[in-house]
Amino acid sequence: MRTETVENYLKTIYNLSSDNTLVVSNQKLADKLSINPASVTEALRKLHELKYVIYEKSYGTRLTTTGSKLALSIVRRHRIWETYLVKELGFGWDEVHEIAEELEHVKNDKLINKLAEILGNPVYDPHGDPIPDAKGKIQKSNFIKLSEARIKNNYKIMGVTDHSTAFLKYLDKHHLVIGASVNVKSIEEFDNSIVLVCQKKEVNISPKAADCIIIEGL
Amino acid sequence: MRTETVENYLKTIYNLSSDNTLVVSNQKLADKLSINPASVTEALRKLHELKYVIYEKSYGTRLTTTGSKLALSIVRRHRIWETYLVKELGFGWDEVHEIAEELEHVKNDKLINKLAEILGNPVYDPHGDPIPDAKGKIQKSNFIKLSEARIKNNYKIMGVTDHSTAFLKYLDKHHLVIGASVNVKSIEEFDNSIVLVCQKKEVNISPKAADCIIIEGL
DNA sequence: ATTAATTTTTAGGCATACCAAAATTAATAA
DNA sequence: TTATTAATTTTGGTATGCCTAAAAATTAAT
Ligand SMILES: [Mn+2]
Ligand SMILES: [Mn+2]
Ligand SMILES: [Mn+2]
Ligand SMILES: [Mn+2]
Repeated sequence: MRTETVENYLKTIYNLSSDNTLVVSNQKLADKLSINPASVTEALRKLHELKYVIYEKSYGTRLTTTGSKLALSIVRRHRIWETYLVKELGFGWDEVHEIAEELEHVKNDKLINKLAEILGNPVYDPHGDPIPDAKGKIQKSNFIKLSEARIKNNYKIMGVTDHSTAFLKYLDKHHLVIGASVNVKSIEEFDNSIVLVCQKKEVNISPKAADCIIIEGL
Repeated sequence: MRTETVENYLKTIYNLSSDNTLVVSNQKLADKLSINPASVTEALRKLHELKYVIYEKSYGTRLTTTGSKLALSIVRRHRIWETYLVKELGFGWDEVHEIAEELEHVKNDKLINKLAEILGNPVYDPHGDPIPDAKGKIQKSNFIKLSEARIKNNYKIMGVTDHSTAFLKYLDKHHLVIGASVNVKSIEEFDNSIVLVCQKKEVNISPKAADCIIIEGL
């Protein structure tokens, strides 16, 4: 089985299992990888044989220790590259995900560790996602989603869970960048949209968008 | 047909045709790509259909204008990455070829042009090979091989045609790096090996090695 | 001009990675 | 509990990209 394909499956299983706590369904994998469910079934059987995952028919899939290590190393490569592209090469946080999807498959530890070193071994990537260290150790945090925020409270934006250019450009427009301080002014009764105050301006955030913004209480 | 495969064929055809002047044989392609000649025949038929090459059965292959442009852009990516790895990331000239073989397939013009800009739009890579500019224009030069050098003359090392770690480390050991000045002290009658003087030390160069060193008269 | 060696092509196969349609299994609602 | 819906798996196919062995064509040597 081709390495790049294996890598994409393992990385996606890792991302969908939120830190290996959940079992991943074929459906979600198929959606995320834009692949037919039938193909996912086949692939999982192979990954099971290769001992990268434990795939229980009609139930779900989780990573083995080996698979988890591999997944973490791909996630590390992806996030280090994203950080390098933003910090050293001047790309916007909305441009780097697609490029990193390709760069993450370049297999050379010395290269990634060199980039990490230049960046000062960063712990978070441009979207606020934690970067595993060379051993696969990952920063734990207890951030919440903006959709779970409470009225009148102050928060700091810590990350996003959607990496699409459209969404990130929208955030840029309203200065909702990582590190920004925001206050939850009100929450609309009828549609749960959130009125935020950021840099003295009011912004209305849809529930869908609020679900993709990660914050920390101040 | 998968892009990475197409890219590797086109790049290799370009390299073997020395600037599109020669027709390339299946044999040489098979050798260079470490692929069975039968597979090369098939691939060339496809590349011909795709109008990337003109493949004349049992005679040879050359690039079309389209194929040539594509090949040049891959060569550019390869050589820019090699230069970046050496100049900005501290890799040795003997370590970068393999990594660039992977990086050259990352398709993002902005990225390559950004790297080129940081490097000051270099015209030669760490092995002395010319780097095509963004439009595919390439520096012409009339360097010769060390194996063609004449006795008593002074030369400057301008490049190498073998990128293997073993060969480059051997050159490093004798200070035969790009830019070094050398004098041809003598040429052995019986085996054509060359006695060079470099940094006041004598080095004996085999004909095979001399064929891989590119020089310019001083 | 033959023969011999080399190169190229053909033929028949194989593994990977995908898909669509049908059949099965599991989950949900009535 | 049964019917309906949704998710999963099976089945049968396709395209890519590679291989070996054998045949054919080309090139080199006698
Ligand atoms: Mn990303
Ligand atoms: Mn990211
Ligand atoms: Mn190279
Ligand atoms: Mn080079």
